[in-house]
Amino acid sequence: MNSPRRTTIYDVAREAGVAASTVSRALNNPRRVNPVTRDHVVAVAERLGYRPDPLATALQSGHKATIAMLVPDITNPHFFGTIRGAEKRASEAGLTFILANTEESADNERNQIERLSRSVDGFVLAASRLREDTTRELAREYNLALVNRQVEGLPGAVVDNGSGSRQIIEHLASLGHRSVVYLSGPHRSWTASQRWRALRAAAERHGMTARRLGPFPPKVDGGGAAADAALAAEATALVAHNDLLAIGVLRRLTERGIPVPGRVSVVGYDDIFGADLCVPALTTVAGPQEEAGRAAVELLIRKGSLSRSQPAPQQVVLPSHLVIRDSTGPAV
Amino acid sequence: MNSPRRTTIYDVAREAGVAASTVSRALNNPRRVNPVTRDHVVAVAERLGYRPDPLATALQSGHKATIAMLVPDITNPHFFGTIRGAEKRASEAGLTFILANTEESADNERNQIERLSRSVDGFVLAASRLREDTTRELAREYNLALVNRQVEGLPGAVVDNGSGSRQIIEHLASLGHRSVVYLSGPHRSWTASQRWRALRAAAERHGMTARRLGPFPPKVDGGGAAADAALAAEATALVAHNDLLAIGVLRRLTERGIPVPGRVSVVGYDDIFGADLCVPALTTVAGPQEEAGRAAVELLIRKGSLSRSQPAPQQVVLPSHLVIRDSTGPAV
DNA sequence: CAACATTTGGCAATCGCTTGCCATTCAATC
DNA sequence: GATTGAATGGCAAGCGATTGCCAAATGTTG
Repeated sequence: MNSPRRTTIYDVAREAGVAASTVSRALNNPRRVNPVTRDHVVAVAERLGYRPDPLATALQSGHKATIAMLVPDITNPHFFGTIRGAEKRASEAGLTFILANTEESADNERNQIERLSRSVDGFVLAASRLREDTTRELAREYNLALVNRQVEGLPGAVVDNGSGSRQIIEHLASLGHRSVVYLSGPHRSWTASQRWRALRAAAERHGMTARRLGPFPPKVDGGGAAADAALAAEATALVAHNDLLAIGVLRRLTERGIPVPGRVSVVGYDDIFGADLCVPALTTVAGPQEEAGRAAVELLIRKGSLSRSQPAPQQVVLPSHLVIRDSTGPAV
Repeated sequence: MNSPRRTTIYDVAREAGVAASTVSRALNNPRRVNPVTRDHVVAVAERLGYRPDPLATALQSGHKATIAMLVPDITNPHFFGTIRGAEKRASEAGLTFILANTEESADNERNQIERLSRSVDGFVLAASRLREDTTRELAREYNLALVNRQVEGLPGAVVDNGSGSRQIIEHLASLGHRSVVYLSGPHRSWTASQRWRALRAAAERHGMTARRLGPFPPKVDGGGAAADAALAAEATALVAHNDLLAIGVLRRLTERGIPVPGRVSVVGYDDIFGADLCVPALTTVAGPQEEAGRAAVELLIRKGSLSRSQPAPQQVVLPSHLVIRDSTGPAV
């Protein structure tokens, strides 16, 4: 079950007839050792199948070659793109990638950070549920990069829902809708408030009224209550906090025999897998989530290396856009 | 950016007026130290906010409290359930969870195992692409648990596609279908051959003819070629290797104006998110994927602890079942 | 009360690697 | 040919824990 014993740097040293320190240097700091010796050591290491122990290395040097990504809900398809992008970039950089679920809880998130802090070089926080000040405080102690959450002074990548939200309103306005209802996600969610803000502002510019209902759990299950609330509010255009919720809304609407987009129009966010599968196919805001995940890891990597010379931490903003499908139509 | 210095076991020792070894024991092996001393030490540790460094612990004790899960394709929704189940169980057990993508490549999978081996206590291999003998060989050196792949003598959890496959055939037979076509996934895939075997055997029992086409890439994109091939083979019942492929087939069929289930019936496997969203809603085999992920981690944990006394490594088989939706109907 | 067993705490080695510092060698310079 | 300095390799001290072994203290028993 367990290997007898792995070859260590000492085995290589003995075999090569040099000191362990020389082996270490030959491998990590090649210019510090004579080319001839180096080649010899490298050859021996190769022959013995030597692999440095990441733990021992980390313990001594502090460089763990590992990052962790914290996600509120692993299950949520919304995060898949982001996770994938982050994993890819990490793997390209030779970093080990730890994934952890925070169960939508700020406390849990904080605990995970604390727990993993010794094991990783930094964290990617996706749609963090932490309060701004907490985040900033943690950032003083740990290496953080945010995804889809902006905190001034902290590096991160966001998909800008502003552009998408504006496009939603323009689209709805051009279809003759006079008012929209935003079916909100968790109030603590930065994304939710950002979407709502952009929506409201754009609506105002177009002389539309905008109302916010909720919060609703951002899952398919939440759709029932959301749809009913929206109907009670006599809205003609429903913008759901995300596709999951939108799909739930669609279901409920179908159940209640309300034609979509005949009587009401429904829009979602995220363009998750399945958004184009449902009936009617969902009009939704798509964004480069994978790119965002990748960018966040990128920032984390850069931050670590340049440290001193680095000016202000960078924020990457990626535009989103509306994908028009069949769930939106002319206002009645 | 980086903390000044974390409190170590020595800090606690000094503050508590005992030796470091006593602190270590007070924390990990409480009965080894006098209750009074222990309480005092624990209190001091608490007060100083002491957290053991997992790396130092691992280096010394060999216990890493970390497992890694290797997945052929992080993107594939099929794995989400498994990943989630594994992550949950790991987190419950206080284990750090490393997720890595193997990009459908056996070599890559092997490399990842090698690379991570020093950092983890064991691996969960989901739908491993490794050859049987390679797997067994690796299992001698590393702690492995398999998901949705069976290798004799190795612990693992599989969703039994046998039961689901039989139900497919029964369902199709009762609808009057006389022949089925299996649109196969990757030939190296254990799942694919398992499904095909069960399908063929069941078909035989029902006096139906079964043919296998493919392999096709098990993605939505693969559906075009798969559908066309099936049509060319004049089949009335198509069983796709998974839902992704099935959805792709559905699309292609719609494109070509072939009514489903009017002219052909389509069945998938996995019951992924979205399977009930597409039109027609997909008849598919659902299995407790999340449970499988959880079980695999469970086996890994047990294996580690009982080691000696353990009899044969355990294999968990979880039954699947057919979920009948709208993509299957009477044979023409 | 002596003799022995059990508790309890400390010392020091160890896990595998990195790195500051020193000693040696050898080439370059005056 | 003496002096200086760069290049090179080794020694040994950590990094932060765990743990075998020993010694002192305490308890138990006849």
